[in-house]
Amino acid sequence: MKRFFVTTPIYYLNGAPHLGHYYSTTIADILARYHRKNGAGAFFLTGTDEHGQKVAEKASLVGLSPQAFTDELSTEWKSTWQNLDISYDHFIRTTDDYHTAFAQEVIHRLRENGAIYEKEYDALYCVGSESFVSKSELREGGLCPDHDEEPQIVNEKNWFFKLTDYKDQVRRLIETDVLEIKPQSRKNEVLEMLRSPDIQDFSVTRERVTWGIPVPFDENQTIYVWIDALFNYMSALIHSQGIETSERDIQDIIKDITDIWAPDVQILGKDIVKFHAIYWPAFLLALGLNETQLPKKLLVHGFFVSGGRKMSKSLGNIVTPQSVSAEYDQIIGASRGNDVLRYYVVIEMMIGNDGDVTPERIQEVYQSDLVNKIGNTYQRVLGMARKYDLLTTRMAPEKQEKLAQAIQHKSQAYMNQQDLYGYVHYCLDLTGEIGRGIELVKPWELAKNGQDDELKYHLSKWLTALEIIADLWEPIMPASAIEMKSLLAGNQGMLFPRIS
RNA sequence: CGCGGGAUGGAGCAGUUUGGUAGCUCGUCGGGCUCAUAACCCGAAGGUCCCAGGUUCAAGUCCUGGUCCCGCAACCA
Repeated sequence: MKRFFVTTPIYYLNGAPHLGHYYSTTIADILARYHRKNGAGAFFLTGTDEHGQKVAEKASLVGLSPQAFTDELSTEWKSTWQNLDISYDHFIRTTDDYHTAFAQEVIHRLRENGAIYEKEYDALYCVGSESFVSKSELREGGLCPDHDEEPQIVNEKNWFFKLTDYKDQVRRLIETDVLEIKPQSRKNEVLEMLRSPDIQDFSVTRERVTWGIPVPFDENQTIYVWIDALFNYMSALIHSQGIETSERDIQDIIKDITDIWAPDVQILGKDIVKFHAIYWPAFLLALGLNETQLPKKLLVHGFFVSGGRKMSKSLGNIVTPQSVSAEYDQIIGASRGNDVLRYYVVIEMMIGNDGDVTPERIQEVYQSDLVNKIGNTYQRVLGMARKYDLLTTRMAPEKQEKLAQAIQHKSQAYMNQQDLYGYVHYCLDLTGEIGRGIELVKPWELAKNGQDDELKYHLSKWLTALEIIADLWEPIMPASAIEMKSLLAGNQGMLFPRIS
């Protein structure tokens, strides 16, 4: 059976992780955890994108070599994810030796397959920003949008990728959902792009970018960062599985990784749709993969704003995952604060739309959902179980099994669509059903009237249900799911304490 | 006509792909309960689904035109 392969973008190393990165990574983490528990296993890949002129500039600003700079930052990223209990299976750095070697092999093979060609062209180059600008970006008077100076025309010879040879095929794959793009609006957007004349052959090597992977057959050039970046999804997998690639046909290599390749779901933000939906499949086809070996689904999400405004340092409305997590660690009194944020981002942001995040909203959701609904329901049932000495009672195994299957069947339908919002609401509904059941049954009256058998019957049902629900919560709130089970096993404690 | 996102009861949001009684959370009001974290349950009020046309037996949902907000300036997913 093939393992579920989920990826996040690799994050560009020009700063510390923020909420947006956290969101992508957490969605991937939830999917991975779910499939490890309920499916044929998972392979969860994340990492850092370390090449490019911007990184080199930033490094020199702080007086470090690019390598030393990225060593430091990528370590920080890695430890951030580890502290937030992100269960990645592999963390790739694009400066890793195996990756640079693979990227070189990729461009070499693209050349052998006739997918790239040399071309001389005139480009506009702004000295002030040390970057190329396109004509459409120019301000009135032909000035660089950032520097108010006139860009110079430079002549460069680069290697160009024959995107025009593949765009029709890619469009058909997207139209027929062989390559699925979610949500629908993003799919439409990509199809629109593919019809536009702007989608042309483009340069995949650079002369002026020195902090990059050298083109093996052209010593003046480095590989365009997007070839470098996108192929992380493949190089990381190949490396992690210990597969040898040199002197081997691409189909032959694929054979060795079919238990994981191709990606089932690739998480990405709306700003990098074009690269993942158009360039990436085109590159893979050019490399010699067939249509069934392409990524299955791109899940495109929106951005977070805070209080309706874009988060910015000057507005002082930045919400960082580390601070929220630490704040709720204090409140809960265990290292489960991160679960609160995990829950929040899932419930707040429909995948695809922008989401709003403020400390007030997080607190509101914590109080109403986690404290009043979930925490309180566990407390109610456990309180009665203790009082009536029925803590260890459960439904008969075969009945338990039946109930679990019915619940898993429904929850699975949501998860297979990556509908985390629907999944969480289903979990909440189940919890609410128990609450309403208690009102209906009135166990306290049963106890008063000495109807012990009936009391035991209902409590066994609720306790069993809570155990099954704890399993459902595990991908969303891993640490809290463990606490739920510990409480059900008879340990004392409070799941989600109220904020006083 | 640069590109994209949005407009649904007081607030925040689902629902629009595949048209068919307008739904959720919070808030408000009334009632109930006591197993529980002043939690929980029941009920009620509150909506021209931005506007104007159109298609249809039927439109929040499809079509046409318009209005108003918000991103595209790197702390960018």
